[in-house]
Amino acid sequence: MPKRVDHEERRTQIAEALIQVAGRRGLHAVGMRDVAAEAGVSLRLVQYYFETKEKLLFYGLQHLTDRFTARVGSRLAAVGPNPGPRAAIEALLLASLPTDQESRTFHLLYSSYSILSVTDGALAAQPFIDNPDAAENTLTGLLAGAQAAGLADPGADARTEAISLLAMTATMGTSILVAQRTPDSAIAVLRHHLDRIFTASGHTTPDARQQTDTNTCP
Amino acid sequence: MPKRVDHEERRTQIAEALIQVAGRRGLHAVGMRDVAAEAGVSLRLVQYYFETKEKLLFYGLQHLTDRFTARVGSRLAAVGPNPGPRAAIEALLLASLPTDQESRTFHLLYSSYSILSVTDGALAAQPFIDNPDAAENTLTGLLAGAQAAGLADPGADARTEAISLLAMTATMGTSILVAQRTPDSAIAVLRHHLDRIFTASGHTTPDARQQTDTNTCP
DNA sequence: ATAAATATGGTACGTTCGTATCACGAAGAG
DNA sequence: CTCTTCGTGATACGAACGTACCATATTTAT
Repeated sequence: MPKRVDHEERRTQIAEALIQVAGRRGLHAVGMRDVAAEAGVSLRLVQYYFETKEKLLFYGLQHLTDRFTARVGSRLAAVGPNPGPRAAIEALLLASLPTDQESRTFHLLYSSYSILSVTDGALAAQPFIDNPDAAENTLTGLLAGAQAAGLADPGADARTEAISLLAMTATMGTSILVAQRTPDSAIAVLRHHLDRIFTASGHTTPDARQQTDTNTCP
Repeated sequence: MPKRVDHEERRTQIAEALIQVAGRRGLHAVGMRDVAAEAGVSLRLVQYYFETKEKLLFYGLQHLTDRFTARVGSRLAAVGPNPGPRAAIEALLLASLPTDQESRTFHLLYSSYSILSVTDGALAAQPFIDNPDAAENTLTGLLAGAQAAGLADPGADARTEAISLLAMTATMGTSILVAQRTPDSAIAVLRHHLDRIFTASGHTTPDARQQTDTNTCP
């Protein structure tokens, strides 16, 4: 036989090529020949490692989410060994915004896959459907921890706020993608809500809110 | 000549067929033959009224946004002749959620077009890009009006809250579409934020908040 | 050393798609 | 009453796509 190649490594290489070309021309426009050309291999090779286009697309989705999870993790680690909940949440959310080429590609392709899954049952059964739940749970835990530590408004519902933050981040991401909003304005909106959640109570401002209240106390 | 047909009416009929089949099988999967069959006309007719597929898609997008704008308007009118700002905003947001077949189709296709526009320059230049701005401005005005009337928290930034509400609504819509969230839970989250904005001040509760505050007044 | 298995290239096949072409009936204009 | 123009049908064409098939060099196993 020829030089016993690592199949998983080859598949990764081809999947990366898929992501590149799909990020450039759109997921709908990518063909096996494009992927082969981008990866620098023959069409036959793509067929060899992924028997069908559907399998290639599924593997590409898996690879995409894996890479992005790793990216968010490293961003989170970059804010310090044990950051405050607020810093951690901010890092988490901002890492999801499409601010550079890699995150733009991720956001575009993840959205494309999601939309495709609405009308494609086989894709809907793919693993990427539980990733949002994981993010929601992580964020909820972070918020609840901040509340327990007296850093965040104890009256807020952690899960609802987590859902809200993630939802806003997602739409902001798309808005940035279609050049309808700048990353800065998106970040400003997110920070606004973090301020609301994190300064409404806690050690610094137990009654700072009353400065703007029409206070009826004597 | 034959019986002088109304071109605009025919185009509308065909565009509606496009929307139907695209909503069923996905925008990426729709072909001219599918549209023709759905509309009950020949392939040649689709070519006759829209010379090219690109023009058909553009017209379809226009028709889609028109229909949806009308739908939201009628939903808004259905809440009464002059509703309060809160009821109006709630109607506006809830009308955008994909809760029935028509709004599901709209949400799916609008998202598909948006994603397509990222990698298709001609589509990005299409008119649907300013619709979000219009919604944002409308909502901002509604919120500002509520603030002026003393119904909403005067300390909130109307535009930021408008952006946030629309952003959350958009993502919730997609979540409902992919069956990751139920309409009820999405509505609950939106109502939570409306409560936050609308009960923080106003005629009924100038100091109701202090019931939950750690009030430092004597 | 011979055989079996592996990795890779080249290419052909059938289908589908958007578009173009040919053809023809029906109605208003002169 | 032609004649031109408009609406419609059927069909053909070239390209691109996913997939299948055949060939071949190389390496491991016997």
